[in-house]
Amino acid sequence: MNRIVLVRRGDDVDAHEQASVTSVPLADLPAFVREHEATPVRWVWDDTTRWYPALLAQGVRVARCADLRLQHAILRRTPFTDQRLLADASTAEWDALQPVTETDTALFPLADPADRLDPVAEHDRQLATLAASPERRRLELLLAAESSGALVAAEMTHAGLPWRADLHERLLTEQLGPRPVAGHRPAALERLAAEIRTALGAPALNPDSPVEVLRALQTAGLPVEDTRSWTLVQIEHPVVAPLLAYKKLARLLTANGWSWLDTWVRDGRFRSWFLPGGVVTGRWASNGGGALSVPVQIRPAAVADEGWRFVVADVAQLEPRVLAAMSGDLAMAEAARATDLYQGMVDAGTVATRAEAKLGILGAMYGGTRGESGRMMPRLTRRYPAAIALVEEAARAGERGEVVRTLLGRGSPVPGGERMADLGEPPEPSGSRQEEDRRRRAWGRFTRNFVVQGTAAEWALCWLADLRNRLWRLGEEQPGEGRIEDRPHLVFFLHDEVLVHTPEHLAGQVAEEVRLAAVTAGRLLFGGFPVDFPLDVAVVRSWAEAG
DNA sequence: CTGACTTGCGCC
DNA sequence: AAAGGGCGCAAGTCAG
Repeated sequence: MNRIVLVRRGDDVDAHEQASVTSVPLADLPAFVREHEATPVRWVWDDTTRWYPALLAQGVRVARCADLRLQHAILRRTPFTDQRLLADASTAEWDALQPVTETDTALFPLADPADRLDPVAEHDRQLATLAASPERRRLELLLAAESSGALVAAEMTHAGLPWRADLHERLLTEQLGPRPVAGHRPAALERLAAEIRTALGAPALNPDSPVEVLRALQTAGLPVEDTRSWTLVQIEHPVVAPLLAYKKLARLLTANGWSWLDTWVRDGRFRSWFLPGGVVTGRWASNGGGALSVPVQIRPAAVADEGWRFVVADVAQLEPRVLAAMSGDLAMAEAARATDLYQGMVDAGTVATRAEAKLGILGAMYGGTRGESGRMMPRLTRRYPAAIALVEEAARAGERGEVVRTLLGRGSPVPGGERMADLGEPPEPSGSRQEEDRRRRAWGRFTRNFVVQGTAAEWALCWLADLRNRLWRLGEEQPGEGRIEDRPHLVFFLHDEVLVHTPEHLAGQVAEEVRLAAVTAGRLLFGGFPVDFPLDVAVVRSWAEAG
């Protein structure tokens, strides 16, 4: 595979191809890339978010890339390489390089820290590191998948998720009342607020203030320590119903109300940024509009264009299936042969009910040992020894402070080495022994989950990467200028679910390709191991019609 | 006043 | 005795 390393030099781009260097004016880059795409090529660049949006804006799609930023992050942490081969004076700067999420696709940011980096040298270091790795094949697959994910992410942002602002607004008005003037509550919330104040005998209560609400609840004699919904549903009092209703609608207003529409929906598209590798486990993060938590409530507003459809596909119980496959647990794989893994466990006589099966498996993967899921463990251990041993060993390793890895070699962070969102990060032993133990066990739960969540993310990346290529080929006969958005294309990805926007007449074929891509992903990761990844696939006009 | 942290809830 | 993974986001809260 021919590789071309692109390096910015002011208004020009140096294209390094083997020993030769071609200088291309920035304005001519799209044509240059398009021309070279006629034969197989892998574009090597510092960071996809700095190059690809401008190419897409010019209607240029690339088949392959190597995203040095993302690859660097993986190689830095994997236990599969000799870190000395990657080390360089610039390592810290590569570590610190951030993706860009500017709306301006025409120009690179001024004073971009990426400009101080040498992509050719970093590329050489990465190749040398890979060449010396005893697990080269796995790592290469992971790097290729990660880079392909970067292309998908850029393409999804470019295309955007079709979004009907008019339907969204109607939905808001129906539930909240007309859009209020700034600083005022919508009518429905105002009504509920009055009910809450009456029920609690607190005429000045601000229902948006958890502190005030908690105090008022306690003053009314209710035994609560917080104001969470699941706390409230457990008590009986006239305030509960209006308060729960208030919370639900207030959430809709603040998270996905009119200002969300104003901010994130333009020209009939919801545009946010997807950040591959944004989560330590390898899952994607997102930026803007809460793209990874679009509530079911507003999904009716996601509607395919006229003459187009969504193909919505998700994998049933991805993580337990991945666990079965990566641990080589044949009994668990057998239960996964059924479309519903949990029902498969019931049918095999492992547990009595589907609910028990789910609780037990989730507990095994998350480290929940309280109550029911804990009581399930001995049975699961007997029945699925390999699978349970894998997560238990990952937990023990984490408790010992060791690094664990996914199937393809993404390494977990070193405990205390860096900030993480929620887990405490005690760099120094501090506090009591109990506190230390608590932290160690918390880290064990993290590493226990890391190996499964991370490997599931790898499966999903392979699925996406293969699907992306299948969709492109499928649209070859499609009229248009060869732009992504003229053909069936991915518009959304959420851990184990994809949305494809496709011309209606291709929807059936898209559904088939989505399934074939899942089969490919399973083979890539797990070879011939007999595990299924059944998909729920729906061809719909609106996202809300799926599932 | 700003900025950092907390609360609570949405998604998987 | 207690022990549930990963995120993003907005508004409230509170210290400086």
